[in-house]
Amino acid sequence: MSNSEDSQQYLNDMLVKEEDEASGDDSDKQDGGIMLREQDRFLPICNIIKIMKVPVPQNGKIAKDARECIQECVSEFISFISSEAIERSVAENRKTVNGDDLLVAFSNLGFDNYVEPLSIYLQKYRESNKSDRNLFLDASYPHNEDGTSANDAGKQ
Amino acid sequence: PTIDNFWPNIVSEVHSIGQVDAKHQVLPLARIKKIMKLDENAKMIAGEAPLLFAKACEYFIQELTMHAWVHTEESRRRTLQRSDIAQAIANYDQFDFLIDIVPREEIKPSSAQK
Amino acid sequence: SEDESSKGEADEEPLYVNAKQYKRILIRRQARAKLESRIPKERCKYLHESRHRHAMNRARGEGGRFHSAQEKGDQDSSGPEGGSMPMASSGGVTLSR
DNA sequence: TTCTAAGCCAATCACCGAGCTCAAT
DNA sequence: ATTGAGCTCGGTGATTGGCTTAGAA
Repeated sequence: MSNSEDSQQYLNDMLVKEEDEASGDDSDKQDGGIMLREQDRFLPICNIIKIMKVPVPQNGKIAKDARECIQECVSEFISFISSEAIERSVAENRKTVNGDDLLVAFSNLGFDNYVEPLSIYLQKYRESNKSDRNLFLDASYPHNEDGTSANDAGKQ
Repeated sequence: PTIDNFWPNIVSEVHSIGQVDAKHQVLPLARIKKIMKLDENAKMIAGEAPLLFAKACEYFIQELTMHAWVHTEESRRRTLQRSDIAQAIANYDQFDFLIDIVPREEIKPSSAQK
Repeated sequence: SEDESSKGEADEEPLYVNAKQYKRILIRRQARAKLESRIPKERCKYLHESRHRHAMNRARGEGGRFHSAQEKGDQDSSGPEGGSMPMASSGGVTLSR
């Protein structure tokens, strides 16, 4: 539908309107309230390294700069997709961002490759949760609310 | 293990998952949720959202690292460094959203950009 | 074919970006700008003081690696080998690489 | 060639996940 | 009814530096 790869936008001006919070200081400050630590902004570096080593040959090395770079990129990745997904949930008058919002966000932002595997993964997650809950409830309380509703039993 | 086979492998990998093990994830779900909550518009977040991101981040890290390693080999090095990642970002338009995180001038040496 | 403009360097040099991401990139820039004041400009050497001290006090092998089995009190010499440390002697179990 | 910096070990402890209660839908 | 925020709690893997040498320069 419509244009895809050929249509590109110019990214020239970065219009950042500075919305001051009634503070006269713009230098880095450790006071003024909430300072974010690295463990608040990033995923653990050890986990990042483990995943980075997967596509790299066994004898390959990874520089410290590269690890931290990927670490920052991953956080931006999460925030970037989240921002789109959150906006969609707000547009639909929902207060909760769900998995479908994320899938739509991935699609809209051009991460089409992610959509299929993540959809399958999400579906499997929901199935296992529902089958677990249903098995537990059925075993302890085998009363049916209405006999007319067809019940497709879970399967392995 | 090539770039062309990456996503097909991911898809077949995800099919082979029997039951989703929310437990031992490679990436901590609480941390992912914390990062999501840094967005001022974020109100409530469904439990499945950090789980999806955990998987997505694995894919993302692997793909970006894989693209970067190509440039490591191009320069006949054995150590992946930041400039390789900058090159990878510049050469694949899906990574454009990282343009402020790893600016163009980080592509350090005299290697042309396409 | 080079389209390097007259500007020496810039963050805002005319740059094509993925059209699907363009709008979101701008929105994220503003969001990051609001957080900028809360983000330290440089990374610290370590994350936790306690873990830093723990690492400093740990038993280390000859090669600087962490080594297991450190008795808290020293009063024994026939414990986990206190005599010799053959690192690369001929014969024996050295894992080397 | 010179000499920077990445990998290697595993023990503590901050943090993650699994329970709760409470509120919203 | 279900499902998420916000606690608390206890169990556990991410964090961590000195020395060697791979390998960037």
